[in-house]
Formats: sequence, structure tokens, C-alpha cells
Amino acid sequence: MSTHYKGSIREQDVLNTWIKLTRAHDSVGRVLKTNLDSSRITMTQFGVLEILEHLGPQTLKIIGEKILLTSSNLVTVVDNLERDGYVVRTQNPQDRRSIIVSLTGEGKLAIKPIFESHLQELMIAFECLSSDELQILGDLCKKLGHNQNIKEKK
Amino acid sequence: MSTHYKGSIREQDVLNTWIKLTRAHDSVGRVLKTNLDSSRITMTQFGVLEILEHLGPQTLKIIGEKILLTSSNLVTVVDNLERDGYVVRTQNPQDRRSIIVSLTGEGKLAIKPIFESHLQELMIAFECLSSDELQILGDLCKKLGHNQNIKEKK
DNA sequence: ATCGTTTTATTTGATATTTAATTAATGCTA
DNA sequence: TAGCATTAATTAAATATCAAATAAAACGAT
Repeated sequence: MSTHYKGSIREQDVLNTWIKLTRAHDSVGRVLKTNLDSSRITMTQFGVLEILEHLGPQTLKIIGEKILLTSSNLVTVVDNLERDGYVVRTQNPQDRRSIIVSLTGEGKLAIKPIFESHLQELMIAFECLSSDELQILGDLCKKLGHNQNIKEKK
Repeated sequence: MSTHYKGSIREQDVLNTWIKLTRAHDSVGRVLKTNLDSSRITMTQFGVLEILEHLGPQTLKIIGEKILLTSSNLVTVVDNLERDGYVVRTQNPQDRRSIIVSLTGEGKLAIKPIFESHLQELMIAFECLSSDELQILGDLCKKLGHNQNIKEKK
């Protein structure tokens, strides 16, 4: 009886924590998305731009791995970014199957204020947490996320 | 100079924590989604079923508030659940505009093993966290999520 | 009581995402 | 080096989601 009782409490705790984690992620995400809407850019597009800004030109394959997107979805996202003049596709001289995506000069200029505004929103979203709390939250999330990746490799 | 420096560190910390939170949420979510795939059910459908299981029959309006979905999307989700025999729509006698969604007997039976398997996956996903860590993570997420909702009301 | 406003659900049209199949290039091996 | 399996990107078709417009019912003020 004791075992079942403990298990049930653990289940409750896990479920509650998962719900709170999801709510937190969703509500911060919603704030960020709303902010991006005014720039006529989607969260997924933003993610791709962020990778290019931080890591420089990358192949579609690498971008897909970083952003955890299916390749076909990535194609349309990059299509749209290219249509809007933010990025450009070029051939990879090392491997002719592979496509390198890079930011255009125009793109870099256009996204700078978007990044800044995005970061500002994020700062406001997290203002309720002290730096200690921020650290702890980050550590626990890292541990949790890492646990899933380990299992995937099994 | 000191002010800018501190701000920059805070920005780094917020950004890193947000990324870790997102990764954790995504990777656990992916595990859960993979698990649901075998039942031919989507995460959104699962969310609706869960609400009905826990709270009993509810109006579309209430379900939409709980699950944070646009009303138009909710209509198609419930359409599909109804098509598959899990739920049924009935008129609300109190308000003829309103539609009440409830689980069918067949639906209750069908989803029971799905819920159990989902909970099991969740237990495994969180097994890396002690009950103290679980509590702390939940509290911090709650604080974070709550901070966004407050601002929305402004 | 009636008109205007609000609420609830739905429809419609546009985007986003996923899955599966396709094309082209590379690497391996025998 | 010829054939086969693998990889990278794309396309096509199905599904999911969102935003805006619509329809029907309820509410509220005068």
C-alpha cells in the first residue's frame, strides 16, 4: 500500500511540474511571438535567423539539427526567408548536394532591431526571477533536457 | 561601464536559461508525442481528452481557455475526436449558443491505456530529478508563467 | 420591448508542419 | 570502376493551426 501511495505522490508531482513547465514555456513563448508578429516574422523564421547570426553561414542540414525541424519544413522556412530578402542560398563547394544559407547584408540590417526587441521582451519576461533562481532553473532544465537526449541514443 | 557589464551578464543568463527551458520542454514533448503517435492521436487531441477526463463534460469555451487554443482550431480538434468516436457534442440547455463536449463510454475505454502510457513516459522523462528538484523546478516555472499572465492583463 | 453590443461556435482562406516519395550527389565495397 | 547504400535537399499530399469574417443567441441599457 505504501509503495502505491508513494508512487501516486511522485506521479502527481511529476505531472504538476510538467504542466507548470509547459505553461511557463507557452506563456513566455506567446509573449515573444506577439512581439515578432509586428515584424511579420514567425518564431521558426526567427530561430533560423538567430542561428545564422550567431554561427554564420550554415548548411541546411546543420540548421535543421540545431533547430530541430524536419528538413521539408526547413526548406519552406528558408524559401520564405529568401523571398523576403533576409537570406540567400549558395552551393557548398565541398559537397554539391549541400546548400549553404547565409544572411544578406539587407537581412542583417533588418533583423538587428528585431533581435534587440526580442531580447528586451525576454528580459521583461524573466524579470521576476533573481539571478540565483535563473541559474537553478537553467540547471534543472538542462538536466531534464539532457536526460531525454541520452535515452534517444539508446 | 559596470552597469552595462552587469546588464550584459543578466542578458546572457536570461537567454541561456530560456534556451535550456525550451530545449527541456521540446525534448520531453517529443518523447510524449512519439509515444502518442502509436495511438494515432495528436498532442492537442490528447490535451482535450485529458481535460474531459479530469473535469468531466465541458463547454468548448472552457476547454479553449484551459488548453490555450484558438477557437477555430478547437472546433476542428473536436470534429476529429467526434469523428473517431471519442467524444460527442450536445447542446447546453442553459445557453443555446454553447456546446458541451463529453467523453463517450467507448472513448473512456479507448483512452485509458493511452493516459497510462503517457504518464509512464512522463515518469521516465523526469526520473533524473529528485522530488526536491521537482518541487523547485515547478515553483520557478509557476513564478515565471504567472509573471506573463499578470502582464497580459495590463 | 428593442436596438446595439457581446459572447459562443463555426466557416473560410491562408500558413505551417509532417510524412512519404523523389532527385541528385557522395561514399563504400567488392 | 560499377553497383549499392547513404545522405542532402526538394517536392507533393495530408494534416494542423491560425486569423478574420459570419451566424446565432444572450445580455443590457434605455
